[in-house]
Amino acid sequence: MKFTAKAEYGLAALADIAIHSEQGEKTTTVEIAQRQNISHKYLEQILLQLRQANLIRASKGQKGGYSLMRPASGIHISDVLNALDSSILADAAEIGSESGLRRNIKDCLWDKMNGAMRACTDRMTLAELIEQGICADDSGNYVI
Amino acid sequence: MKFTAKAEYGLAALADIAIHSEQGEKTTTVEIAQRQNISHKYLEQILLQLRQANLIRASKGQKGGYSLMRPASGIHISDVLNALDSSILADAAEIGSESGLRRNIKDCLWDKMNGAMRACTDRMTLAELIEQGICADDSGNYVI
DNA sequence: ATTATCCCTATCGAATAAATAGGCTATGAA
DNA sequence: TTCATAGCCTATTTATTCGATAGGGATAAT
Repeated sequence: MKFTAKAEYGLAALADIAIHSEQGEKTTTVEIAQRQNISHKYLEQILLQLRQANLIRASKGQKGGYSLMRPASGIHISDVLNALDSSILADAAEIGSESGLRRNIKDCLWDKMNGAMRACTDRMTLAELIEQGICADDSGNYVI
Repeated sequence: MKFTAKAEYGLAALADIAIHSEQGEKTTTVEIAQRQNISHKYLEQILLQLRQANLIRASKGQKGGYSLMRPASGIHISDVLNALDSSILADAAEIGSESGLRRNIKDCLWDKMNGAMRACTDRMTLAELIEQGICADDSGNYVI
């Protein structure tokens, strides 16, 4: 499996927003980009897609920023990947010019593999991912 | 999920070799390429990788060609994908420059997704794939 | 010897992904 | 009401990957 940078950035950004908005605060593109070490202009495009997929809410203007649309436990990884990466969890094998054996094999295998991915990413939530992605340091603080 | 053409070609080629070598015959690059509608020069590269992965055996010279190294029921889809596509079933998430949250999230999620893919492709064999990819026509012949 | 086959590497072109850029719009604070 | 600070959106450039092409070896049967 290969992750696109976009999927990686998007997941990190969502986790970042989740962590930094636990008491309802907002976080800005630039802050996230700095913390997660991502080009903030590229991140902007990603956050746009995440908002359009109703995963985050944006407020404009001074003191604006992003917050999660719903709790991290209600955001499934499949939601995120679908919003950002049209190919990794597709709805069907692309229809190409193949025919016969080639096409049958592709369809059949694709179906199984996609099912496995879907099951995996549908089961896992952002909250779980964050829990496992964070380590507490000696003094009990989050190390991010 | 997205299949690379290489993986698709490789699976079709293996299936083709399996079908056309049931009594120990060999099949050539050009024949496979014609039947499966693949550039034979590109197929050559793919078959090279499959041979280096010990999935097929090649004989050189006139009357040469390819045959399976072991029965199709002993070839797992994961073997094929590993031989052809270094990214789809990788051994570990690539080590990039990320650190902290980003890296942890990537590792964690990658681990699960890869596990799901592995389970799926380890379970399925080339023989099973062929069985499902072939349809008999009215007169009972294979339609390929 | 000649021919048919696999072997191997280099290279090209197109598609895709990542990143950059710049102007527009809305909102809160001064 | 003005201004600074955010998000919004699209166009463009650059880098990377993939599919394909090309061409010359090595080897074995005839």
